[in-house]
Amino acid sequence: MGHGIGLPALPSDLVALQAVGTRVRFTRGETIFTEGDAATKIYRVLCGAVRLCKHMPDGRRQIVEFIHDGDFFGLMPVTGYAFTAEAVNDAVVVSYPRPQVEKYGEQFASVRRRLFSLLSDQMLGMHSHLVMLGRQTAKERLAAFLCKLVERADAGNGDTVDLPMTRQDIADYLGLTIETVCRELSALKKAHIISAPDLNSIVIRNTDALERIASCED
Amino acid sequence: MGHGIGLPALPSDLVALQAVGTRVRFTRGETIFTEGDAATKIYRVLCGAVRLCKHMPDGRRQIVEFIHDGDFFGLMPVTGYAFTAEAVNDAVVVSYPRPQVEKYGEQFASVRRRLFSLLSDQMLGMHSHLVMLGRQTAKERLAAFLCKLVERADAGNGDTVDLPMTRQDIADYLGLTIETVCRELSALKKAHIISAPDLNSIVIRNTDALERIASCED
DNA sequence: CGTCTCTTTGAGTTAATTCAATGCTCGTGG
DNA sequence: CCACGAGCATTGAATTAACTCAAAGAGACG
Repeated sequence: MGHGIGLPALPSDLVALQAVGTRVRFTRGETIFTEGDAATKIYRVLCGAVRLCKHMPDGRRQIVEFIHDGDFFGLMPVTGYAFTAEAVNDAVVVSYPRPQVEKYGEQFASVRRRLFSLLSDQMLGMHSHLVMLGRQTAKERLAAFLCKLVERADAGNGDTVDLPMTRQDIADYLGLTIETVCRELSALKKAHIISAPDLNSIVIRNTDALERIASCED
Repeated sequence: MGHGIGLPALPSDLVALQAVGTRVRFTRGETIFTEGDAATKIYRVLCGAVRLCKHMPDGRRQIVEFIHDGDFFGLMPVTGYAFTAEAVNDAVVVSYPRPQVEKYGEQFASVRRRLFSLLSDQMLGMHSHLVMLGRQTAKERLAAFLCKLVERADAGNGDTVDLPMTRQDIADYLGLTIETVCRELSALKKAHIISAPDLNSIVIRNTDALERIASCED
């Protein structure tokens, strides 16, 4: 289970990019780019996690997506970035100059297909996020969030899942307050559905119960 | 102002599609396709309005997007549609067989660029929708929704804007209940920011005030 | 003119928030 | 080595924005 010891490999369609990538380190909380910046590069997370945020004038914040090892971000073919990207914890990312990417896109149908498919995956994710924010309760949102983490880690009952982000990050992703996130986490612990050995990991005790809550089939 | 008398024209990049389009009528409430159906076509609304919905097992509903005259939907390059599409009112849509569209995409860079750009517009819209559902109050959501309608209609103070959808549709788009939508509409009327000559139109009285509420700059 | 659907408004309830206090962990400097 | 402070996290108490339930109004249509 899990990926091997090395860094995540590029999808075979995109190996051509390898030559033009630049590796950069970011420390916890550091900004990678800001909403509105010229979108000169596309990015991929090698290790660590990144959050994509929308900041409102009065300080409210909505996290649009968390990006994990091996995932791309900043793909959207637009003038300026639509969100701010920040390192959740210490992270290494690779950046590829957009003109190069577009050149490869023009040349190779396989690259285009892959880019389209990455975009559409993002879109699918955003749809379920939208449903979550619009129509799910706090408990359901948190359960859905944890389910996604569990699924991505390919974990089952008894397994430990890494939780790189803070409670505030989770709250800003779920459209809740930090207190509500804490309370619902405590409720899940009390129900023996999860346990939390430390602040940055959880252990799944009852995957089925978690999925049942997340999927709203009451 | 507004579009002329004829039907909205295809973007010049995509005129090639004209030859392979099939025009279809749908009546108020009718389903165009259902989430999960094989995504064999892409669509464009000629007149009327369409809603893209996610239905939850227990009957809750989230509207992901409203599609208006001239706009495309069902573009995402995936196996099955990610949402259900229904006619908001009587509507005419054109459908284009996806294989044809993909063929043109392979042949013409201009078509590809246009498709990419349509997708990324949708993504931008979804980002602001996400912020709205996650972090804005009922009043702010409604104001933002109306602002978008006003902007799209290129309307200003005193102009009437068409409101094809029901209050319930608006509620399901904004992640609220129908009662809350009604109450906030009444509040905007009382504040002389809008008026509502009938159920399917509103008159903008104070664009600035509306935008001020929508943009959360308190 | 009665029926059906949609909308509006009121009254009471509740899920989630705000405000406040306390606890936990970790790193730094005395 | 321990004490202290900083930064998160957790829990409790009080508040509120939005919800539910209920009743009445307003069109549309046969």
